[in-house]
Amino acid sequence: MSQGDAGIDLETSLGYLLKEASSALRAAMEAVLRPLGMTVTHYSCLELLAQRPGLSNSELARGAFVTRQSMNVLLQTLEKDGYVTRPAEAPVGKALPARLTPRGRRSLAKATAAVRSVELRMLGAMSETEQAAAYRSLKSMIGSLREPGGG
Amino acid sequence: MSQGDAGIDLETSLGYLLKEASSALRAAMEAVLRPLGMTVTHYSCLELLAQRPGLSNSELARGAFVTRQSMNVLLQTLEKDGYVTRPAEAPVGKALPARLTPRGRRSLAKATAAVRSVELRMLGAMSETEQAAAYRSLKSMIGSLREPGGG
DNA sequence: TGACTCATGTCAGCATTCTGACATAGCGTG
DNA sequence: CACGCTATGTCAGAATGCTGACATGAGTCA
Repeated sequence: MSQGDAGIDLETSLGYLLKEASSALRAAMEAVLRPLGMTVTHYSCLELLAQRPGLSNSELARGAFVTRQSMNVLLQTLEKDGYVTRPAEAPVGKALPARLTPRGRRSLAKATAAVRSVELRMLGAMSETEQAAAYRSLKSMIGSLREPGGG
Repeated sequence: MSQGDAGIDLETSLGYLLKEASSALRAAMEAVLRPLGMTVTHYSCLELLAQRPGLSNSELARGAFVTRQSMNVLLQTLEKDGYVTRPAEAPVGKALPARLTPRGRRSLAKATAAVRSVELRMLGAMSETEQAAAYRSLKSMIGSLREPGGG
């Protein structure tokens, strides 16, 4: 290519690689979660609640990287199907703390096993040193992108 | 957490970190592309065409991590607005090779500058060694997830 | 107390993407 | 040539997520 610095070389672009990896991860997760009738966002919500019971709709949304509105729709479905519960009244403010039901916990257990296999597949391809480097790299990227600095 | 191995610790999950980084990258790209009236997929398509002129709809879709159908909708818009051109008849098979118009090239130039600032922000937070490690890590993840091995 | 700011839950409409389906073109095999 | 297989472009409907908007509750400050 005689483009030189006229374009961003996708072959060596960190951003492109990041998107490619993320896309592959999502596809792999969808593949193992589909047999369980669960989507990635669905699973993310349950896993978040398992680790931090009482999270509100907005907090879950931030944790799953979707909007409050999208998470609200999901939560209503999960509530209707008996996977999570929310009090009718907010104990403080407007935030409704959500919690997993026993059914939700059982459903999550299967999903976690499936997702863990994907996670292990990723980790298995790297040495301990490489894993540590991967963590550092990703955290560094997240940190640098968090800063406003865009304009 | 007394959960032990009952769940995937999101704080230390490589997959979660990957999703977080990818989400941050997308948000940063959207932020710099919005003033230019361009979406990430929009930009990806143009950048792909700049580096590899003549790519077909399906090839562009794979490169931008969307379906053929979605890319087709985008391409029709880009064609209508004069950013890309496609022959009316396929020179071979059914694949229609797409190419940037001068207008498309001009539009891309601004977008590339904007996206480059994001890329540099990520790279700037890492040493050369860390950058190399990041490339290796991501490529390793992509490779391991590509393998079917899911079930 | 009152005004202001911020975060939250929720409703409605819109945009984007995906899934499903179909016809067509090339390629290999017999 | 006929057949099956794969890849492609395209249309239509459905699912998913997002933006915009509103009312409510808590904290801050005068």
